[in-house]
Amino acid sequence: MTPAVEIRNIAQFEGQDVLIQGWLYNLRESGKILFPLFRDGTGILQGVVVKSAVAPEVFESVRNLTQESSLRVWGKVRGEKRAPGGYELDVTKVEILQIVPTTRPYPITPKEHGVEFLMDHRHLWLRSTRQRAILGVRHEIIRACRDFFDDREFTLVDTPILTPSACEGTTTLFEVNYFDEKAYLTQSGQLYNEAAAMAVGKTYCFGPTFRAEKSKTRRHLTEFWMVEPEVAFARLDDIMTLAEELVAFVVARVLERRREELKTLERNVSKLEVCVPPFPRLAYDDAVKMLKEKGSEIVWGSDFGGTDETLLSESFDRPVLVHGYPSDIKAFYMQPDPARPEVALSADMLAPEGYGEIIGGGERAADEQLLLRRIEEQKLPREAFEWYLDLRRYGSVPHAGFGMGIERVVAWICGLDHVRETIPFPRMLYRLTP
RNA sequence: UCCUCGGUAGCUCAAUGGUAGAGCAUUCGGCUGUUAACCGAAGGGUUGCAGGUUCGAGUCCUGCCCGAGGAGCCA
Repeated sequence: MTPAVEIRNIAQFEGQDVLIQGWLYNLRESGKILFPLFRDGTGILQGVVVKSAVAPEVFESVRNLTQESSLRVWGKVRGEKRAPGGYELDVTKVEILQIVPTTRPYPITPKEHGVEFLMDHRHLWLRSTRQRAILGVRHEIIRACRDFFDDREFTLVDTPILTPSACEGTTTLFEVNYFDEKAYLTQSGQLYNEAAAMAVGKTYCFGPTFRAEKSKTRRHLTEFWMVEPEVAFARLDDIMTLAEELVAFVVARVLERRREELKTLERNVSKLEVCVPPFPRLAYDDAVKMLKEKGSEIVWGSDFGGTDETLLSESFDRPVLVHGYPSDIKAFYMQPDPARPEVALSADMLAPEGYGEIIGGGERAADEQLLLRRIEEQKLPREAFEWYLDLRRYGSVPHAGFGMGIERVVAWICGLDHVRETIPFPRMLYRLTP
């Protein structure tokens, strides 16, 4: 029985008869010789069919194949310098599973296409070499995050997606009808993470989050994934170090295991190779000074705009940690600096090359009275936070954590100019399908 | 919500207010080493929608719809 093999392992089968199961990627024809390109999800392999060397029906069935028709193909593997990939399949037999009709040919040709067309055909676009490479890197990044926390004895505690209220009242939430009651899709696992940290010490959650903001930029999705660690007894410095080690670990893992994919994406890996700790740390105060020197119109007390983030990150060759943001622009649960209450013990990490904020976090307010005051100031519904306040009533301890946006990390590591390619099926302001 | 740009063949794009075109894709033909193969031929159009100006509108004007980039907001 001929073994079914994956194209990525084809080199191991040189000289042997194998079975490939996949799709037709492309077909070149030159009279009495055919060069079908097969893809199986793991790679692309060129086949050769010479008319005089095979049965007429084999030649005819390959000749009539259309792009993305599904098939099984048998043949002998041969090293061949002229073939892309260095190996070639001398086809002896094909079994067509489904032929794509010429009346409705596969829409995505090996030529260029516009963004809208590709997004409308995202379910098919995923088959392309470039998209497969991105999916591979995304998978590696997610696995690296899990390995990082699992290896450090963090306990994964899943947080709910349906929530009764806002984590931070200010942002727009997607509302859903929950048995005639209002519920919202989560925008962060943060508050529940704090409860989990009090139970297990070190925890993380990893799931989708939703923001109903009408943001329409290359950095925004309405549905995206975050990994969020939370550590009891940790202070701001601890969490900054944790963030730094996480990012360095993830980058190193991708460089180690996904070189091929980065090459496909034409990523300049030298920009990633320098991302080793320590990362520069910059107080918000100094960041504002620096931005003013560079011509920004930022004033102390306001948040960075997209341009400011780019300006800042361009000054460093690796991710930079900005800490000590004004309390007023941070969420109600942020711990104020005891020495300077107008500043919060918060930290964001900005990715290099203008990819913007990839991490946001800090130390959480541990005092019940302080939280109550801030909930009132921000006009949040106190009832919804009673359970959260319980965490300060029953053995409150200092603790800190952060959230890392997976898609922005994928965009940065892959060197993409838009987050829409970092997630299999992006959800954006004007995009809910496919 | 605002600003800018765009919408012409299945796709990517051309077309001074004067006969709607090219490349790719599809079909047919040719080619025994192709590399987004190449060569030849054919089919393929309510120029986003609705009005208006004009002898004549893809082109100018008004409104609307859809999309892209950005701002605001945010991660």
